Amino acid sequence: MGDDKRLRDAAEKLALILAQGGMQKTTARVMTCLLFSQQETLTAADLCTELQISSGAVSGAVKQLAPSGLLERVPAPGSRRDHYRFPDGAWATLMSQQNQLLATMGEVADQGLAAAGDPSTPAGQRMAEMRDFYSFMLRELPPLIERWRTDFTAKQANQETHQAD
Amino acid sequence: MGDDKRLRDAAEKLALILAQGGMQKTTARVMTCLLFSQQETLTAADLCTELQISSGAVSGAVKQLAPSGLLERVPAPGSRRDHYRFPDGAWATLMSQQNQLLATMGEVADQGLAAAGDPSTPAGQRMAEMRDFYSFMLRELPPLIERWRTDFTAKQANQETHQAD
DNA sequence: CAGAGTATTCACAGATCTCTGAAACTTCTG
DNA sequence: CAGAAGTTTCAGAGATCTGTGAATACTCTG
Repeated sequence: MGDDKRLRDAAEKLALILAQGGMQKTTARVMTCLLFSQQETLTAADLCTELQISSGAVSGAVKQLAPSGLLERVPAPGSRRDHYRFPDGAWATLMSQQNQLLATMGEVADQGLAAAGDPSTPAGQRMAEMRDFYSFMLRELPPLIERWRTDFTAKQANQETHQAD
Repeated sequence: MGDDKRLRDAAEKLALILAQGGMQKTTARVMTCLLFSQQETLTAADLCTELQISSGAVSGAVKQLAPSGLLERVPAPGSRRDHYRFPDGAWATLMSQQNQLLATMGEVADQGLAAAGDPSTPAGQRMAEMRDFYSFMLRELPPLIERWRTDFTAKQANQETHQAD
């Protein structure tokens, strides 16, 4: 990745954006480093030298990213080191996980509605709107993501076909 | 709001969820306090006593929430105090603002694609997928939100009609 | 236009978070 | 199975963030 300054800049820029959105700064940097790297995979040592951070920091970032599907360990034949990669379809995975949040918001709204008692009270009305909104989103978003997955896979298959011609 | 423990609990619970998602803890508490309140509006003093925080903290939270459309000042006839409210349609507004983020992600991907040069390189492929995903979402999400707005407004109008019968 | 009632700002104390560096632990290899 | 290579854990230092409380700035009212 050290091979192109523009890529590195873009990586750090995105890391900053993600950090402002709540992601840990180092975690974000590790993620964008993998995302913008011209190598297929990076090792922990690569990340240390590239980002100037300790191995402990890398370990921590990996522990956060892996369960979210934003980083995957790649079997590394012939190397004792772990190899990491930004997975295909990670963005879709990420957005799918937001659905969990949508569901939670809906549940909270339900509980609030029950607690408010009468839906015509101020709190009751707010809860009703909240519940309506989140159940709507929870119904509509997953199919949308699924559609992207399908479309994108098809698009890729097409490209490969044309390439082979 | 002090009138129902369940509402208060739900409020604090949601605040906690939002805080874990990156929102400032006090800001989240102010927001959920307004959301779950049985009063139409709350004053800064109300928030202070309800949440046991200083006026400075309230001021700070308001400054964060208002520009995001998660809190609005309500003209308070006959009262010198500011009155605050959780606005109608705030959730939709909030999600619409996410679109700005989607756009930014797309732009970063574009820049990355340009920097990667060849779209067949590892970085190039990742960028291409990223761009595809975010431009897809940016195309599909706003109409979806708009649809909810329309549906919900219609639904409310309906209810009022039936109520009036 | 003076003054009371509010809102906002700000320096600082306290809490929280996060990375480092080293030690402990794992897992391969010879 | 001993030792090398690599990863994870952890205590503690340092940085960052955040709320308080008091001072400041507004803004109505009489």
